[in-house]
Parts: sequence; C-alpha cells; structure tokens
Amino acid sequence: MEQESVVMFFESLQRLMRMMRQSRPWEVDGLSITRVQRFILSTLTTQGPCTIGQLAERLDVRPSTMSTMVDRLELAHLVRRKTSPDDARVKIVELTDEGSAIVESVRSTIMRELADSFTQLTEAEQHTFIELVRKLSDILQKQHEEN
Amino acid sequence: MEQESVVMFFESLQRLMRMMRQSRPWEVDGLSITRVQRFILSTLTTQGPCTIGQLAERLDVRPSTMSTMVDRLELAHLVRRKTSPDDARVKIVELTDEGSAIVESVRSTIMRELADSFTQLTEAEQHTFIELVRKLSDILQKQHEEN
DNA sequence: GAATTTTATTTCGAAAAGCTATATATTAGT
DNA sequence: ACTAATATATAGCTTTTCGAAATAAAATTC
Repeated sequence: MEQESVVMFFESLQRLMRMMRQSRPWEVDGLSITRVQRFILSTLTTQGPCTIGQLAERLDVRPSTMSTMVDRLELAHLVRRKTSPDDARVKIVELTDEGSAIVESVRSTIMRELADSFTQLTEAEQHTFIELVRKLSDILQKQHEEN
Repeated sequence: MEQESVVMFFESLQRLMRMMRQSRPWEVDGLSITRVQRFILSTLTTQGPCTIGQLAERLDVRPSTMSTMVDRLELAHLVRRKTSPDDARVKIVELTDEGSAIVESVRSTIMRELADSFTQLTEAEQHTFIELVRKLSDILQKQHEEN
C-alpha cells in the first residue's frame, strides 16, 4: 500500500481527535474539572471502581502520576480511595455521590453532541466504523505488547 | 439508533486514541523531545512554516501556551521565529536544519508503526476507514460552527 | 489623519500533568 | 523463613496549560 494512505489516515484521525477533544475544564458549580480529571471520572463511571494501576494503564501514565491525580480528585470529594479486601496493597478508587452527580450532569451533554453527529451516518456506516476502530485498536495493542 | 452504539463508539475511539498516543519523550542524540514538541515539529514538517496562532489552533491550546513551547524548541535550536513580511505582529515558526533532521530520523519510525498496523486492514477497509473519519469530522466541524 | 478597536504575540504567576527515583507495605515464590 | 515481585505513595523536577495583562501592529471608524 502507498505511504500516502497512512499519512492521510493519520492526518484525518488527528483532525477527528481535535474535533472531539474537549480541552476546556468543565465548570460545574464553581468547580473546575480538567480534561484529565474528566477522563478519570468518566472511566470510573463506565468501568466502575478501579485500582490506581488500572486507571494509570487506561490513561497510559505512570502509577505514581495517577496517584497524584487521584489525590486532587479526592481533595475535591469527587472520588474516594479504599483498600481492597483481597489485597491490602491495592487501593480501589470509586466515585463519590458528588462525583457521580457531576459526571451525570455533564456527560449527557457530550454524548448528545456525539450522538447528533454519529446518527448522521447510516447504520451500516456506524457498525463498520465501530468495527474498524476496534480492529485497529486490537492490532495496535498487540503490537505494543510485542515491543 | 440506540444509545448503546454511541457509547460503544465513544469508548472504542477513546481506546484507539490512547493506543496511538506516544507519551514518552523521544530520545535523539541525548536530546529529549516531548510528545507535544513532537507534535509541533511534525506539524511544521507537513504544513511548512506556521504562525504561533496556527500552531496553537492545531494543538487546541492558547497562543500564550504555544509561545512558551516554541521558546523551548527555539532554545534547543530545532525551530526559529521570524517576523512575517506581511504583518509585523505575526511570527512565523519554521524548522531549522537541525529540527528537520531530527523529525526525519524519528518520523519514519512512527509512520512505520502505524503503517504496520494499518496495512493489516484490507485495502477496502482502509479506504472506508479514512472516508468515515473524514465524514464524521466534517459533521462535527459543521456542528461546532453552528454552536 | 486621528482616535479607537481589534488582532498576534509575549510575559507572568499559578496550577495541573507527568516523569524518575525512592520508599513502604503486602503478596507470591522458593 | 527468606527473597523477589507488586501496588501505591512521596518527593523533586520539568513541561504543559490557563488566565490576566501588556505591547505593538493592523484595521476600523469618524
């Protein structure tokens, strides 16, 4: 295949990322939630309580980095840490009621915006898109694991 | 369409974005190039000389942020600033020879990695993928312009 | 042409993000 | 029981990022 297609794909995807990126902090009740914090809160919403290590892996940062970031969220009463009953080394991070409320109040806005756009594709396109994204992700993950 | 598909799509795409993220600094000749610096250097390579404002827009950061980042790249002799002949307010940022050499020595590695993965899709899948990414980007852009 | 408004970039201060090195406690393996 | 591996936390440092404010140039208005 030609080098141009990869470049074209890369540039297109970068553009889409830019479009989807919400870099501005959420402003909710005078509370400022950064993009990274948003990611963490969203992950806890969809995945349920996670370990520091799991969150770090998902965001592709060091566990020490994640510990610091969870500190700040804990300080804001949006998450809380508790020790795992199975392994005393492990800290489980979960949303507080406050954290959940904040995510809910904002998440529907993002989803609505994405849904408005996504639904302008045909159903076949939607399925194909999801399938391709997954497939490429799996390939990339496999490649990362080999390096 | 069902809400589940949007959620599924969103999660899949987030995962892909993370997979493509290169958060580790490049180490080239004892020089450490961060991810953001990498993005700037790559942009200057593909787009040619840019203004601070253009670079800031591409990375979706404030011009003040970009100015600081260009400072560091200039300090490392990878880029240089010069005043636009058309508008004395505007600074044009361009790669130095040194900057170009560094991008070339590294860029091929990234593209190779992405190409290795991308080429594991069929040609039809590749075309469809690019097409869908573009289409959704256009839709999102249109939506943003209306808001 | 002068005054005012807008635009592009820079500087500064503060906070967040992110890394490495190191430490501590717990669990797993021998 | 001892050693190795694992999960998280802490500290120090650099980079990123924002908003506020400043400066200079260009555009607009009168």
